[in-house]
Amino acid sequence: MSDISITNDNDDNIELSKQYDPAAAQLRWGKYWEDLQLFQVKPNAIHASSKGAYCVVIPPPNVTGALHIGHALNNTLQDIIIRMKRMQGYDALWIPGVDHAGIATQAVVERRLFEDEKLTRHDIGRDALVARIWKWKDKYQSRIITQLKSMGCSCDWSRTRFTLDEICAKAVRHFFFRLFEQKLIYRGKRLVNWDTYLQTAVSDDEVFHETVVGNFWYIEYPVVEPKADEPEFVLVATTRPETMLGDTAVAVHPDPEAAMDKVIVDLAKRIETAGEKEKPDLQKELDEIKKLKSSDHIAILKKLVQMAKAGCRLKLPLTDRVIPLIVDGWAKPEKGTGCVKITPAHDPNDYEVGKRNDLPMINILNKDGTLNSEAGQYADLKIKDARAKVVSDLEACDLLHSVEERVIELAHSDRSKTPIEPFLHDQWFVKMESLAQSAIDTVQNGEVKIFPERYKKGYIDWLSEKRDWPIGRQLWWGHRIPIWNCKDATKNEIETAFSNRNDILFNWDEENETWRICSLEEDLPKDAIKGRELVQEEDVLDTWFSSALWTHSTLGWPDANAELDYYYPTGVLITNRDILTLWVARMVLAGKFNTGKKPFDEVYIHPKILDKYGEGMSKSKGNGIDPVTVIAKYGTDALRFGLAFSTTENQDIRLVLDFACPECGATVEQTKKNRVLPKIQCPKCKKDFRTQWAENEEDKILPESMTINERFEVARNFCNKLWNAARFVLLSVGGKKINSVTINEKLNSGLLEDKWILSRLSTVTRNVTQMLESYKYAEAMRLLHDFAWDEFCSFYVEIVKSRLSNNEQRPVAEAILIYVLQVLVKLLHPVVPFVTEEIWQRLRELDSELAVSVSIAEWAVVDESVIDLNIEEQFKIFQELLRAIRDMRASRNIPPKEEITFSVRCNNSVAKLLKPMEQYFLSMAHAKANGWGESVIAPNVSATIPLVGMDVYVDLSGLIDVVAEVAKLEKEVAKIEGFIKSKESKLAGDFITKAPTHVVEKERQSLADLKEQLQSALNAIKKLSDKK
RNA sequence: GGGCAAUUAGCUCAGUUGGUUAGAGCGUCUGGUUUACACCCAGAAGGUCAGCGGUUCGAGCCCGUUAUUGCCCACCA
Repeated sequence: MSDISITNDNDDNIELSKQYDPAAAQLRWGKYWEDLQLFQVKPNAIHASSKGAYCVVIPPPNVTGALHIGHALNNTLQDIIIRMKRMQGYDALWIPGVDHAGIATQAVVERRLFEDEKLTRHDIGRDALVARIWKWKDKYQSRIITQLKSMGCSCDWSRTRFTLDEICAKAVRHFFFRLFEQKLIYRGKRLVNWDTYLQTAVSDDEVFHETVVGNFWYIEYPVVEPKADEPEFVLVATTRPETMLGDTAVAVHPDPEAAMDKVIVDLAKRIETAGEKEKPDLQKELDEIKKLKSSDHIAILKKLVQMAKAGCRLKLPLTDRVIPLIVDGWAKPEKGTGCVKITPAHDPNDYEVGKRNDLPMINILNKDGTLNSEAGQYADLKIKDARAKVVSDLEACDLLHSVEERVIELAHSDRSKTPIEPFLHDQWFVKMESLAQSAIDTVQNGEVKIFPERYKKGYIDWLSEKRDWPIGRQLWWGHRIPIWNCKDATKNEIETAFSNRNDILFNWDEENETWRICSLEEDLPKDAIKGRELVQEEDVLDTWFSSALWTHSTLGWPDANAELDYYYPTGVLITNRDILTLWVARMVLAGKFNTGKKPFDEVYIHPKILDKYGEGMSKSKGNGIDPVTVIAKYGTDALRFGLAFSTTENQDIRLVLDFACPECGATVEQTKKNRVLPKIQCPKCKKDFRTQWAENEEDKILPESMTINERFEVARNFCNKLWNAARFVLLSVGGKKINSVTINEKLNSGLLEDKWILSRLSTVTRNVTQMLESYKYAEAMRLLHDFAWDEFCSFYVEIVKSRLSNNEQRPVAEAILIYVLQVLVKLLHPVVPFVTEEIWQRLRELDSELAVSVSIAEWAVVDESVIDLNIEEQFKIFQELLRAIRDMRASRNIPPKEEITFSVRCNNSVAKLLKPMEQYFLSMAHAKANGWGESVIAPNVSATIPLVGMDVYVDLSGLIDVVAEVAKLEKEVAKIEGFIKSKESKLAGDFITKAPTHVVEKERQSLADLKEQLQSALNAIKKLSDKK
């Protein structure tokens, strides 16, 4: 603790550096908080005196890598709330943790494995791969926690959770078991994006589309029976001819004419309401369909419908297979040839068609992307080669009708950059009907509130689709599905083994002819059924399946415990908008399902951070940013304040970032080109520096670039301003002991400026609290920034300087300075924790009764009795007057050191108000007052400033340029006359009868004031003109 | 294709329920080392609130429309 005491210089002078040093403060106070365990909630500690519980769970960052600036935003916003709640007296608990992020983490480790050792996961096997991922996880978890600490996050680190740890695993098994028990889990097929290179399924967001020029092949399928006269072929079109090897039918719409008419009507309707821009395209589309309809197209399709109903069968070219022609609504008469080939195993729509029509499903692909034995002579060929061979073979047997060139969007895997192959895979699903409905209701009835409210719609729309949730993933990294299969056991054997156990459920899966056994135990032994073998499911659960439980699994669910009762439901969930559905919605339904209670009271969706071009940040664009580089340049407090200051209701945060050369400090503009480079040469000093992308050793030893950004600079300057205001106060007080009792005694001076600052402080306290409680961060920051800078520093501190030199006035001034500083520091602490703690500890030197840390100090309480809007208005007169005099000095080029004399014509109550403040005009504007009141008249040679309700005369004998002065006044007259004219015309119209009285009154008063000002200006001109 | 936003000073952004003459920071210009702070102080210039139309006594704000930009979701024989 010795390192936190203030070094005493020779006398009373406390040594305080002129610039706030963020690095030192971060180190010192981060450790101090941790040593005192200020953010650690003791097990089962429920304070009788507290306001109750307030809990926040962190959106667990993925262990794929280090945190980026988006995390900095997300966590700053959470920390602000939790720190405020803690100070307000809640038992505030912020639970940290990380997410195992199934596919992303496995992919990153697999890629590293291949790059470093040229090994694939199949070379090392499941256990070895999982062991490696755990190592990776350990490394990044500790890195992430370190980063969170460096951002000042006040989490209870002793409760750090991981979505794959034993506590979460238990919750996952219980959730699954309960779903299984209620028959909400079933098995179905789902199309997966198969990466044939990495041999894994990838999620939709890991797929990118690339426009490539492909072909549209028209293929003839010969009719084999019944042998009708015509037609001899059914024509189908496809961009993927090789998939025909998996075809099990060709479909035609049951009523092509009606279907087409409907398309035409719909399209015509849309053209009516469409914007001018899209009309031509739609019209073109409509014309083409009409043209098609007027051809013999419909007649052919109708004929095919008849044939299909008559049991028509087709020969699948290049194979021995004979497939049916069927009728199904999926076939769209207006598309392609009007007939569609059905490949149930490789297309989700075709899969549905296949199920409806009881078609076989033939998978023609191996996992490595080659064709399997179902493809007959094409087996073992790669897709690309198979396609070429299929096309040429079709050509050879004269079944290729024609080929068109066509631009297609081809899906590629983001991981391997190879084309994605869609194929159907058996999958476990959760039935969403009732679960989704409960989550809809919870938000619909206001039980859970979403901020900003507009996101409610997206949430409800997504859930309303009630699409079943595919929960299996063909991965090794994750919670393994707690299902064991046994094909050969008899019902009797199963019952003997399990019917007396309430932690085991089982049922017979008719379709797959196997027993499905679900266990709450972590593992069922292979021989749990005597003489039979149990085989566990290979797949793991979707990552969201475990993150959906995060709010209650982290609190120990399913075990009943006091902490779960106390802290659940949690307070607010703060996250970004792209996981509102995937994560937030699922948390609501899982929370409701598991606990019967909502998981949180409120959801706050924060803005997205964009780059200088207004585009989202991503690894592939290279426009991401490591918060460490911001902290290095500006400090943590500036990072946090800058982010919070930018967090508005409906605007994303654009960060205009540039590099700062670490060698010479020059600004290097960040461009789309240079931001992806590992190193950059400074154009000024010609030395190289590294960026965050440096990978090889040679680059890594270069000095690292820093990040330049205006917002963070503004924030850093503000922290420094606060620091210096504190420095001024502390230096002024000079180590005298001042405790809260003496402060309270002195808060009743009766002076305008004292009443003003205390009134403003209370107003700001109230408003900031309200704003933060409704997640209006930018507004709260603006209030604090403006109060601290423009009111406390620019006015109160400046005013009080002259009082400090007077021994009689000094004690009250000091007491108020200390008091305002204390409150300001408390209000700012949630946002800028380090600088405020640094100041707080020095305030504690003066008052030992203060809390050991500002982070547990009592939140400022609004004292309504000192809020006096009248006082605030009166002080504005002082401010306006001071500004007018300063402006006058500047515009007349009066040297700063030259004292001027002024007098003010105003009503006597204003005079009474301002007279005691004469000394401040002297100290703040070097202007000496020489008379106040109604009887004041202008000196002979003076500049006049006509203000509302008063005139300021500045005696300028010897200084004034009469001609220029008259010109200035004439300009002023013209301006005032302009306003008068517009107001007079306003008051002459319907305005006076239709606008509310108080608005009209206000306008009338304003007009009267303007007329008075005009008269003053005219008088002044006259007086000066007489002097000429 | 569906939905949600945004467009305000050279730049980055505020702007509450429609109500005097639309605000701030940065940058620019003028002046300044004063009992904290040059990461500072005092002051100034700078705007057809994207375009068009409407409602209203009154529109940056409400309605319609066009343009541009971004984000989310869905789909593509």
